Amino acid sequence: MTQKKQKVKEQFHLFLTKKRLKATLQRNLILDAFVDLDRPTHMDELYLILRSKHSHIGHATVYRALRLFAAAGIAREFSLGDGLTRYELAGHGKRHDYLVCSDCGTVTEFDNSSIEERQLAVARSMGFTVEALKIELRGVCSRCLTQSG
Amino acid sequence: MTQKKQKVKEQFHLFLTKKRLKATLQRNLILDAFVDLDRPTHMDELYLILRSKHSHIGHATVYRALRLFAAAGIAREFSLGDGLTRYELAGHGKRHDYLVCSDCGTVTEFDNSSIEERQLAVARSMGFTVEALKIELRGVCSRCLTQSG
DNA sequence: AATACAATGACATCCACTTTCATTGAAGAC
DNA sequence: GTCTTCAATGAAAGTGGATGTCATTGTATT
Ligand SMILES: [Mn+2]
Ligand SMILES: [Mn+2]
Ligand SMILES: [Zn+2]
Ligand SMILES: [Zn+2]
Repeated sequence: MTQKKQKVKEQFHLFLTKKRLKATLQRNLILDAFVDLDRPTHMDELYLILRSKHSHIGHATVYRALRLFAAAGIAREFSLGDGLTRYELAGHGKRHDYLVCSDCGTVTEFDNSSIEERQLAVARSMGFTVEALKIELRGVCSRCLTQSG
Repeated sequence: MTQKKQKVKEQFHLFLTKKRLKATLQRNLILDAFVDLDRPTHMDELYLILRSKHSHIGHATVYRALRLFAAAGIAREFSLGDGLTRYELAGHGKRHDYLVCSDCGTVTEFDNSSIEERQLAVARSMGFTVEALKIELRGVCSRCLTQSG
């Protein structure tokens, strides 16, 4: 277990204790999956990961857990153009830039406090083909670019 | 009728003719309301405006009309954090910055091709209290700021 | 006019998400 | 360890924005 994971789990249990909420098996499993994935995600992705190992977990429980993580300050809730509610590990400031692959849909974080031109340069250096300038930078990620040609 | 409105209506009718689609009373009413409002909006807002004058319009028709405007290149579809699909008049480039008032929900356009610091300065000069830096700048608009204190 | 077929609108359905509620189970009291 | 309490779970129902269905209406062409 990484240092970061340990810290997050401690923070969560402190929150639960303070609020007189309960540390259930499901909440621990969901938090583990969320921290282990280590990139912005959403309910359905986590649900599939969890179901593959623990087939008894309900989808409502995953939704509720993610909201709880946000309430605990462990996760940050955000949203892109699609209908999905997304979550990422919290605690990295006010800037939230995402590279959204229009091919595979993968969301990559891209925090950079310098100016626009610099943001574009970094995006390109990550193999991202920028199509439009928005908080969500949409394009094709390096993996998809390699696979298709 | 403004120059801009005239042009938009011509563009729409050209599109309809090309595609062998029909210029209906409803489509004209919806386009008028959309252009007259002159700021980013969504189906429900337009529906209320339209129903107040023309009580026989169906909500599905408004949804379909807005999608059609986007297909015609007249409108641009986008989305903010809430569940609503928004539309704005198209034709002002790739940059799309919005000031979203966290109090009244009004969306204001804020297109600026210079760097971040400059964006923040412009936002402030418009009376907007910036809370976080994202494509959607959330804060309080000048109107709400005046009303509350 | 008459015809062809796109558009409308009431209604049903979809999908992400939330709520409900009977049952389960975590944690403090003893 | 057992008891007691009440939060948590999960299956199922509900919600809300958006879209599909289809009988009827309306537009544009002949
Ligand atoms: Mn972020
Ligand atoms: Mn714009
Ligand atoms: Zn990709
Ligand atoms: Zn406001």
